[in-house]
Amino acid sequence: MTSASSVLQALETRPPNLGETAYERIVDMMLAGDLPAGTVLQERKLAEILDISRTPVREALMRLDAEGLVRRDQGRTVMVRQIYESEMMEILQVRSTLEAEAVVLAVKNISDREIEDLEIAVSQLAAKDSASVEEHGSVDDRLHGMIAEASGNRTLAGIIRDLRRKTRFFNTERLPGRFQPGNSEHLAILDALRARDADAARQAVIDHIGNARQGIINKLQDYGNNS
Amino acid sequence: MTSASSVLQALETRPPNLGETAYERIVDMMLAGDLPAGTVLQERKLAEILDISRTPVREALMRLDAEGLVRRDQGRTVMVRQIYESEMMEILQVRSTLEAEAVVLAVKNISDREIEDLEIAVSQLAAKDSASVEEHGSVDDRLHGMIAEASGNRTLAGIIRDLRRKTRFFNTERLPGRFQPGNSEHLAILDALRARDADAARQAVIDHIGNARQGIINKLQDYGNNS
DNA sequence: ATTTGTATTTTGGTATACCATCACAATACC
DNA sequence: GGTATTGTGATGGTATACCAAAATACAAAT
Repeated sequence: MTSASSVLQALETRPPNLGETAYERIVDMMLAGDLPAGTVLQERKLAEILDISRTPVREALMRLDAEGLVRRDQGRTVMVRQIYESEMMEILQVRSTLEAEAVVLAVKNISDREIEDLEIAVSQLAAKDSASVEEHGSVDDRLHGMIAEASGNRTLAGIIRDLRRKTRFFNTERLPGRFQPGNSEHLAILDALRARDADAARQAVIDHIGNARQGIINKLQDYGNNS
Repeated sequence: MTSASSVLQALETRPPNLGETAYERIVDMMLAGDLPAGTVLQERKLAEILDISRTPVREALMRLDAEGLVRRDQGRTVMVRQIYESEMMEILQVRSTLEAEAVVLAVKNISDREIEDLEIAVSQLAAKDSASVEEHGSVDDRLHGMIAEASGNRTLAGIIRDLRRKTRFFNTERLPGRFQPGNSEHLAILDALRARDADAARQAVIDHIGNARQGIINKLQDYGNNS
């Protein structure tokens, strides 16, 4: 309950400092497709672009480095990392393990109210003809985040959150044809939670992430085909 | 193979900078028992103690914060975190899940040579009447680290490494009576690996971590008893 | 004696100056 | 013409100066 809100509150009520905002702006630029993988990030240039001094820029770059979104080459130059599909597969494998564990724990903790809210959100999304990437991502975030937190294990929830964040950088160009199946898979997870069926919930999560994994493999195979 | 050495090499060949050394020295102070939980870490004072400027100290504190070893209170003061036993239980739960996964993968990858080396190290340790905390910790590190890396999943290995690091801060005062059982549990894991028996290896890891967990619970119950 | 208002100190956040190192280019030498 | 060498500019690492907010101390007033 308070575990989730307290973390968010702490981040939001804290007066925003330039290091934090610099970090967010750089992440936004990465997600927007500016700063493609391989781009060298120079402290002075970034500072000028963001119209701040080097100090908070350095802070942001160190955070990005710690999170693995950026890489220090030869100890000096910082460049935007390529998230290879092999790493994506690694992450999904770990996520599958951890989120399966989380949902089993969540079965005992999550409230009917939370399940209901999520079902409404997913259904509304599914009813739409076309869902924007943001809408879909937002619902996806809520569902996976809620389950992770409902596990009651903050450490677990934190790791899952970090991994999901990293995942997002790979999905800039979204996977075609994954919207509707994604929705039905989400509903399957929610159904299992509502029924308080731990085994079914675990399997639904594993299937869901496995399908996402397969979607990526398919996309990569179709590379030279269309588009 | 190279996955482990390359990471270490990158860290070691890189000319050491003050931020890195400051971080290490602060960690050492925490492990040594100076800087007990609750200690407020002030940038200027730490800078004076370490005889460097505030800049690298800030860098170190930010890293410690990101790793959860230190906590920013009210957004300003930084203090050494208390690792509560509840958090320790959380970490062990996640470690059990992840290391079980890792060892199953390791069964297919780890070399006989690696298994043999570890068995020798564990046996030598077991043969000693009294093993120092450092010796035991070193062998423990090697075993768990080797298995994590032999999983072939770097992301997985990295998360396990971070969690184990965090664990260490709780163990400053070691658990009595956990040395010999720890050794035999280690040998059980190695036996299963040698036999390439994934199920047995998984169970041995789960038992091992479960026993560590039980050891902590026992220790906490015995609190007012002896000592 | 308690409260309240103000001055002073302390602290983290930010900007900037300085330095050693490195990449690269211009130049000198063979 | 090609290679070695030296010079120059750019970059990250570090130190430090400065500021605003917060804490603390202190004094005056009730």
